[in-house]
Amino acid sequence: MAGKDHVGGSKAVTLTDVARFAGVSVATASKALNGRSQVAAHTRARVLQAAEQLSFVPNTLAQGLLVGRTGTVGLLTSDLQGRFVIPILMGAEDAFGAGRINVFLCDARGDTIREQHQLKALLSRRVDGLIVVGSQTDRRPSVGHDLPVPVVYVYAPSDDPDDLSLVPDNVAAGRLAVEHLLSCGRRRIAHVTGDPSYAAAQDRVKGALEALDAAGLELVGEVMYSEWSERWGRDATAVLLERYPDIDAVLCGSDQIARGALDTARDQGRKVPGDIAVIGFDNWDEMVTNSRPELTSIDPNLQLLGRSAAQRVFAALDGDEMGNGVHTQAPRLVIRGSTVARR
Amino acid sequence: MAGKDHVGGSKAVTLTDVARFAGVSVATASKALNGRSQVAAHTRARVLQAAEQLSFVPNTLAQGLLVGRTGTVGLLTSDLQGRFVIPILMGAEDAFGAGRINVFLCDARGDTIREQHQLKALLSRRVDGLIVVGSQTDRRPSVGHDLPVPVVYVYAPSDDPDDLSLVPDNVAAGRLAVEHLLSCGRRRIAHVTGDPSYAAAQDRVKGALEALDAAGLELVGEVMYSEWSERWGRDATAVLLERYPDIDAVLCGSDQIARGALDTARDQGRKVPGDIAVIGFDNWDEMVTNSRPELTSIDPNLQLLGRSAAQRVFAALDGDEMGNGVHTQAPRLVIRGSTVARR
DNA sequence: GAAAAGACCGAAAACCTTTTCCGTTTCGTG
DNA sequence: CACGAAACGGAAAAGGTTTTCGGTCTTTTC
Repeated sequence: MAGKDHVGGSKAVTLTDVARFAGVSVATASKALNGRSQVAAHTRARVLQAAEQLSFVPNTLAQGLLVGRTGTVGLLTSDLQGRFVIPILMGAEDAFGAGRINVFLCDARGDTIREQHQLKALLSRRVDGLIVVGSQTDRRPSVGHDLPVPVVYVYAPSDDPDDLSLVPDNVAAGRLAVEHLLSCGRRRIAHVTGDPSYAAAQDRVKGALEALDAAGLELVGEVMYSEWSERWGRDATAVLLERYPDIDAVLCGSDQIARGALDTARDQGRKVPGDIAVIGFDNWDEMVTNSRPELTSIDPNLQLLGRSAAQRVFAALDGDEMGNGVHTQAPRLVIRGSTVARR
Repeated sequence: MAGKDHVGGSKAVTLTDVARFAGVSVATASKALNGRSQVAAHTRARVLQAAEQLSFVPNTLAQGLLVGRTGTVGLLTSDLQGRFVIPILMGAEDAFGAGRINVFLCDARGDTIREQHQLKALLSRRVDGLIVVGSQTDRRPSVGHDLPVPVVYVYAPSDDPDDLSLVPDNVAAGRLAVEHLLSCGRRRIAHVTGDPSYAAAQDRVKGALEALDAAGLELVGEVMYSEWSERWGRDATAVLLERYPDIDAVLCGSDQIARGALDTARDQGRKVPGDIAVIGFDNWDEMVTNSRPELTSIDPNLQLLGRSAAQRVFAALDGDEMGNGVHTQAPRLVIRGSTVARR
């Protein structure tokens, strides 16, 4: 009753079928469909109509085999939750207009052997390039140079300076955050952040200190390092408010930490943004829009990162020099209620 | 200096190269590498070594062209944040062991024309099957029956009963949640949930009422519908606590709503789980582990869903009847501190 | 020692598309 | 009317792999 077309027979329709149906050779059919010039207008029309009628879809495999380009890239990730990788993927998809390239998404689950497997599988599928996405902004081992396709590292840079890496500019992000706080009139700013072994933490601190320095100010107290959790955000803010009751802003190393800070401020009856401003990093949608008040944050522009990664890959295929080193992507400030009172 | 291999020359090594290197024909080389029986042991060894030495990677495109199977599936989604699609993708990847199949992830951004484009692109790449992932559990328009490959709908069922859909069993989830609350000794349970137009909301209500009924109990007050946000969770719980101060559990329609409930309980000095138990749905990692206390939740087992989707696709290719209708996946209870005091 | 059987290897077709090159037709021009 | 050119359509090769079938060589059996 519910017999499907793909079972038993009804093979996919090929160019030969179209050609026969239109009464021309496959060569002509191909030329007509690809807009080559050596075919008369009425012949082209006939072929197009035949293709339409048979709902012909060209076999990209055969094309790729012949042309040596598949129009695919492999996205190799270890970002288990997909928080970073999804915007990067969307950016890559969009790099050349909708549907022009397709992306194989592979999750290595942080396992090196698994990563090797996936890598091999992607190469056997003749992807045109590789985008490697790490889950932290720390350097990660290179997947190797002797690969037959261009490789771009995104979010987490490669540990090999000969590789090309595109990462968010966390120093600029730190600077941008502090400049915003200053422009809101804040002067007594403390900084709570995550794991000090993360490059992201250090870079943001660096940028923040630069901006403070430029304004002739200093951070209130020491930078408070620990882990990237709301719990730490809560605990650290509690300590902070006790030790320095007069602070007027908390710069938080992530949106999660910022949410914790908001919770503690609320628990202790401090008004946000009236008494204290709070700002986070990542602009992670679920975090920033669900807090009380909504959270001002620094967006790392991941989608742009994905887009330029894909563009670099195909530029390299077209003969451009791949380039190397670590390139940074400027961040973007998104202002919400945690730093500026709602209109 | 940093010249890359993929620029200029050094073509990918082919089976012909391996064969020549090993001093055999391509036919023999192919048989040797694929473990066919018609080749002598020492010949096979020689071929294998040659392949190793030249670091030969078979061209899957050529294989697919010939065999008519590519070992790829297309994952067509509109889940912008990737919250559901990532576990489903991981399940699909794992369905046949690591690296056996690869997944094209396509984000249609909720745009129908874009979806059509992506669909066509995937078909032209000769994917072996299609997995369509919706962002809500409501029925979604079918992508059509006249496709040359099997299609499975996951998370959001197709609106066409002839299609096969795999979805989380939200009725069972509702039941499971209430049964857990009852087993914790709760008797006065209220229910705050999201948008009433969502099937997920209705199904969970249904299951919850069934379980209460079986225990001879009733819900405290009416089901409170509105939106899937923390804000609503907070507001609704405030109303609830004022109107029915004696409730001992809040069943929340999502983890986000549950977080809101926890916040309000805390604001009003109610102890969780001492005075009030709170339970959510989805088992969304960031939500459940960052709340105070950590949140008990119902996990929809999305990874299993993705796995069986992929298995169904390939079973259909092997001639099995595809089946149709909506099949459900049993949920799993994950107990945390919001219903049971920490040991 | 010869014939039959078995083990092993290789040539070639097939998959589907693109592109080059060549043959044919048509048209314009002298 | 004839010639050259331009326009158009088709045959064939190429891309890398798998599989079938036939051929060669070794082994076994009487």
